[in-house]
Amino acid sequence: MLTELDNCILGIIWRDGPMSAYGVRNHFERSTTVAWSSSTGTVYPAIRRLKDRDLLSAGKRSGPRKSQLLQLTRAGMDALRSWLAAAEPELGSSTADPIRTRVQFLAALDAEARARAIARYRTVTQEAIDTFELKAAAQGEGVAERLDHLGALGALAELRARLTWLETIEPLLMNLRADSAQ
Amino acid sequence: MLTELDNCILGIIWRDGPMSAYGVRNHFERSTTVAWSSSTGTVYPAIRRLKDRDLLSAGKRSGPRKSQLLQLTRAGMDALRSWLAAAEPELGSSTADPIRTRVQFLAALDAEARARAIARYRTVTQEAIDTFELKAAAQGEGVAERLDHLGALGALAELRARLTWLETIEPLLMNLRADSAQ
DNA sequence: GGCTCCATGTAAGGAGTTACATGATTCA
DNA sequence: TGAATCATGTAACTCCTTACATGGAGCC
Repeated sequence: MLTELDNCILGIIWRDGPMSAYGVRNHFERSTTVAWSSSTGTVYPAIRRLKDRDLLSAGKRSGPRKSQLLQLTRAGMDALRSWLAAAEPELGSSTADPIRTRVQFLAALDAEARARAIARYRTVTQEAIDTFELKAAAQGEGVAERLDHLGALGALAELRARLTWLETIEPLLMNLRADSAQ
Repeated sequence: MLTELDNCILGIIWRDGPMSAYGVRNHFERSTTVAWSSSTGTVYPAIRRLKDRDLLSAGKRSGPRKSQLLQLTRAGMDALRSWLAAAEPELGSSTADPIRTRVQFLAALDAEARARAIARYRTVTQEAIDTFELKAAAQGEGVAERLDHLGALGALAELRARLTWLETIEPLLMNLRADSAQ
């Protein structure tokens, strides 16, 4: 079984053309939409695994710095396609939102600290929204750019929903007393 | 540094009262809002770590089956509170949504498979919405129940935003040609 | 007495993170 | 010629997962 990271790497190499392991790493580093770190200890071993499974092939070294350009094999393309097509029910279940997780326990803070925490959650959410609004404003022509744009729109939709939710529940949270807990 | 799981365990034990490791495990198993598996290999070692750090203390065995009831130490309560209060900027960045990840590469599918995939994404999202609507409908009286309810509302908000986004981008996705990629 | 829960773990394996290591190339 | 960047990795560590293991308590 391939991990999400493995499949994501296949997707990036398919979408943005043959690139080196270094290029994939940079892609992760620049990207605001992917969930993984761009650490070499993550990317290089993953690419090694994909090569071992014959999902990626390394062409000749080329470019000014002689990097090894990776591309999908036929099996790699098949793997990418079946990953896209297969959507298990778990895929739909909501993702792990660290703010939502924290909110479940916010009554552990006294009123003052609680208000500060909620304000902080709203601030960091708003900041993320600002970032993605900039990204979403940049429209490109190519397929890769447009797909990227759609992803940014999705991230924005999620973040805005979270902010609205935070604003809605703030008065309810402030009304809670931590009386039933220890 | 405590992981999200560690802190979440502290939160559960604080919120739902002293409970055994088995109780924590069951909580994860029943919960639809937490992101972790309920496997014993996850919960028991985590609790062991928390006990080693003196964030959890195990009282006498009690109850009919003589389970060890865990509760937060003073340091555990402090840890929980500082976790809730400290919200790093990364907290705001959008979470890893597997559907959004896949959408970024959907042009790798031909029109027919792509339409099927999008329909599937919508279906699994809708199913998750149905689940959380049931959960959100159940209103409780205690603090724990109300916090749970707020969490369900947050999950619902996120899922609905995702569904709306999918519906919005569907025509745009279908118009994309996979021409610029290999 | 056997079946089902309750209750608590351990073992093996894989994956991600941080930090470290190394060499080549470009450019000021 | 030295600094920055390109480019590719390895090592140690922690955590999570699946699967396996064990024993007691209640019930029919």
